[in-house]
Amino acid sequence: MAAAGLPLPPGKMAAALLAWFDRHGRHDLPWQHPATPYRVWISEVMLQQTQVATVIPYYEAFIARFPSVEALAAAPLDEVLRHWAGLGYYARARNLHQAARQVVERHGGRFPDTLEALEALPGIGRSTAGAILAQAHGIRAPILDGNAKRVLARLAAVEGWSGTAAVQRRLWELAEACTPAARVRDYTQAIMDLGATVCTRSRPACADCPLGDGCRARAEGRQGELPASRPRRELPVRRTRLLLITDPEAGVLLERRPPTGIWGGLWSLPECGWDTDPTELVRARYHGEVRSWRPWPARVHTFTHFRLEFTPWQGAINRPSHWVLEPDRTLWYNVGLSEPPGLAAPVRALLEGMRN
DNA sequence: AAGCCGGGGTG
DNA sequence: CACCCAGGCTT
Repeated sequence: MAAAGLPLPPGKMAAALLAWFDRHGRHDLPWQHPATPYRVWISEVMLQQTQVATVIPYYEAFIARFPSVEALAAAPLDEVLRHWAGLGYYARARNLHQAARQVVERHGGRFPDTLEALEALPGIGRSTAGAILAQAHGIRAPILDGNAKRVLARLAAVEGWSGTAAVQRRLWELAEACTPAARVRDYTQAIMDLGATVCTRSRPACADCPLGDGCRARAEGRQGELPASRPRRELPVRRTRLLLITDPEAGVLLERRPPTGIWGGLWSLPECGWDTDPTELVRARYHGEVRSWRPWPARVHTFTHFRLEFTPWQGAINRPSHWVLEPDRTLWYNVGLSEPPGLAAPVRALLEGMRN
């Protein structure tokens, strides 16, 4: 195994990537000519969480209005924000303005050329600082933007979501190991171009990839599952009770769900929220009496937009013949004897479990 | 570690 | 509609 878990030596990786870049990379982006620190900086900040095609027109207008860091520092913030309007993440514009003033006041208008000094400027984190060093100053420094993350995660088959500290650390390790000293400008552009045009999030064009032979994700056929996507945000939980009213002879009382809402039109158990007295509900709705209630262990069912946690609330009764049921809305179902009606899945599972 | 910022593109 | 994008800052 090559360094840092890469399936190929970093030198080979960089060489293959650079050869590909010469033929297929993007060489005509507005901020590449000339790639001054100021122009690279503006582009990098605009490109944070924003796609190239969206950025280009904003970039042209911004540079035309604020051609230098001095011009930007001297401009009123409102003017800067006006040129940012529509790009989103407006803190970027405020930070840009603030950083321009710091560069003029503390660095005499010269952009710093160390990671530490760059990261001290508002709106410049580790990746943006690395990009400025590499692309504007030609100094070897790794970047780790969304493109590089995707390429590296697939190349070395890095497990887990890049939002966690451990995966982040691992990816920075890989980025550090892969970044070459020679042609670091081109390499930095190359890994982003590869991620943007070949190693795309969905349907990557692996057949066109210069790293094809050395990619673990491809070798394992796991391009689709790497890098792991952000875990779905925890779904809101709704808790309720489902009344499991049973009679030895009649069976279980089922009730049809209203036509809209969850399980619309399906058969389920009567629902009784935690703020409702089940005994009163049964009296009011069925003119029935329940001798005793007994809770069962809660069960969980997941919908696309929320999680339902329901507690089966078993009620024993004496004389089901006295209950008044609306024919099309309520029925006694004898588990195992009659054909089951269209049941909500978790209810079917619950009743299925009762037979055993 | 998690939340937040945001308009736009994509399956 | 859900998810993601050339991330960084705050809590």
